[in-house]
Amino acid sequence: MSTKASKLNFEKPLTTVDIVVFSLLENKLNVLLIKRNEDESEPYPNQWALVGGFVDVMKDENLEATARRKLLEKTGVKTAYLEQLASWGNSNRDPRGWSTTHVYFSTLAINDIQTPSSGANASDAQWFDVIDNGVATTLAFDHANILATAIHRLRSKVEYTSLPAFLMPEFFTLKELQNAYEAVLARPLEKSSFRTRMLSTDLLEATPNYKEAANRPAQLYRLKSKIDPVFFQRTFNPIK
Amino acid sequence: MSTKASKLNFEKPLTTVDIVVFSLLENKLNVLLIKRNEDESEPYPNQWALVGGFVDVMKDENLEATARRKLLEKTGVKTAYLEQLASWGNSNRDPRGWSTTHVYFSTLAINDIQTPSSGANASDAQWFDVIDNGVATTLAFDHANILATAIHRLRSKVEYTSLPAFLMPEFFTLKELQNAYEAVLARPLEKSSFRTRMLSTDLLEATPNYKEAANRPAQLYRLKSKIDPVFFQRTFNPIK
DNA sequence: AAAATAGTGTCTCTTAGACACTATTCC
DNA sequence: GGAATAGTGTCTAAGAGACACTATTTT
Repeated sequence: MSTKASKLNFEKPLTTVDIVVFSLLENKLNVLLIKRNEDESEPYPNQWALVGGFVDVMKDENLEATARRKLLEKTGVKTAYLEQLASWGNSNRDPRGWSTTHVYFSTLAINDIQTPSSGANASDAQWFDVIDNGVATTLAFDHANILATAIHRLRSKVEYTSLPAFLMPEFFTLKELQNAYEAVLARPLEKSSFRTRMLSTDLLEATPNYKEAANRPAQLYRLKSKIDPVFFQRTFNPIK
Repeated sequence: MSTKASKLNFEKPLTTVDIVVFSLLENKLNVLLIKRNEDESEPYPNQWALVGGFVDVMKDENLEATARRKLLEKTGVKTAYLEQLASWGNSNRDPRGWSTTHVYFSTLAINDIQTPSSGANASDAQWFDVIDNGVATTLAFDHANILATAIHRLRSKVEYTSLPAFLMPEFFTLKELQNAYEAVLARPLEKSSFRTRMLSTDLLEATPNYKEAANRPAQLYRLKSKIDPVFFQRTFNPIK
């Protein structure tokens, strides 16, 4: 007995981690993509792909460590909001064999972003405008599908959480936060109820400083927690 | 070059799928657990564990196929609501090595459940009452942690979706549905607003039949879609 | 003072909750 | 009629949206 139990010498799927990195550039939702290298012996040479790579069982304590390691390699950012999106796994998503990917999504504040450095398997990194449910370029593997799922998750969570606050720099005005919400949701929100909602939870902290402009200066706020988004009890009303 | 690219002969993590199967028994939330066999050469002999097992790259088209295969082996059920919960992966959750699990959760209608059949690696299957955030027994691996996450996800989704409808048999009354909500949420809901909410969406379909009793009979309803839960725009109000 | 944006107030609408009331069945 | 549960109506409270109004700054 127990012949079967102790062996584990059956074929194992490939295990990768991908991260959908969102940020706001010029008030437009952007996603970070990496250009795969031109080596023809690897799948999808020269194509754009999500940030990611294989789990390294020697280096990585757990899946999130893989994600943070890849994020650091590609963006230079150490702390970032990171949330699991979902996982994908099937026999045909990678020509090299049965493959799984554990996908995270991350939101970066504009000022957190370093000039993306080229990694071992990446000859380029670039921000792409999110248009509808994707980007204006073809993606490697099933990454277009994964990206669409991530955009969908982001938009629906934005309806009832403070997630867009993680796209903001350390200090920001309520109007700037509203702009971030509107950029992600791709629809306008009403100022008065937006302000009431944001200030009625334990989300923000007023600072003594104001953003100066050629008009009435706006109060600057700061996030109370950079770890957990706040959940609201209702969604914003949909467009009629 | 490309020496590194084509090899892929590094060590790969183990890839498993687990399913947290929920049902209602006597109006109490229950979860299906499998007793691991007594073979001492496998980890956690004789302990209770979630339904699950290794991905079989020969048999399984994708991760969901693994989940449905395991579900069928353990419960005999073919169609069931199945939703991805999250994935876990680290170096120490399985003594056999770096291991990942893709976790689904499933809701079964009471009448869907067959007598659980013993599988290859399971000498027993049994329903356990959910108490607080777990069950009254020790679980193998990190399954207690996974179960707690699943219960938490179920409870929070029940606040704003029609998920409990998937715990119902084909025909049911509004009162029975309310009982299901209350069983999962572990708090009472108000009849009038509950009924208004359920009937104001495209969730249910009245049937011409009534549930007879020693009092006024109640209208029987049926689900319109057995695939997608309905999302409400607000949560139920929390207890003050 | 004019321009411009910050921030507030008021009114309406929707929906949840509380709770009383009516309806329909069996006995 | 009484018991029991199904199902409805009415009132209040909370919060969203619409939108007008006031406030504060620079030029």
